[in-house]
Amino acid sequence: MSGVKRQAGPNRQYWLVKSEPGSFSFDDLWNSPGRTTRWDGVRNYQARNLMRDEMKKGDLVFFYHSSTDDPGIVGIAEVVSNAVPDETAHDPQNPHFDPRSKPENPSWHAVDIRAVEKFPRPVALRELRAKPELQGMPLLQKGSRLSVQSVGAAEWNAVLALAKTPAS
DNA sequence: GCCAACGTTGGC
DNA sequence: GCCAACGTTGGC
Repeated sequence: MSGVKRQAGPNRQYWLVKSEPGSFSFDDLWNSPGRTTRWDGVRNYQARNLMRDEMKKGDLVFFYHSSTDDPGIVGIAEVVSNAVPDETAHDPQNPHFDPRSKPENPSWHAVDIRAVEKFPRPVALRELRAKPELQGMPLLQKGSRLSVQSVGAAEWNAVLALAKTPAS
């Protein structure tokens, strides 16, 4: 094992991933083998670039539920592997099949994530919108659809503080 | 390179 | 269900 696991500190980066709970919820991740799944099927270049080039083992990830009655952040996951080729792109039976991606030169990549903490309560989108210090989050920008986003350390801590405080 | 058409996302 | 905003495609 040559890789040195990234520790908490200045090197650790923070992220947010979106998922529709009707398709794959945080509880689904929690109940997965090893509480781990491959975050495959992403077919957006900006999100792909973040996963392939920026997300590193040891980074932490907010898990956001979208397209639901109560959208919001529901828990935390950890990146447990750097990006690997997304093999779902090479499977004609897979809904995310992409005939332009070739196994010898894959177009798409994915990291593995593991659930580490379910929030005491979900932090609703409307609560995030109400926090002045969070207004820079890509999630809150009008028309933002990016399914993998960077989160700043200050934003990370502000969301954590919300999660530990009873809903107002 | 332009840009209209299309399919998708996702809050409301 | 509505629809604004976005990313991608493909004709030109």
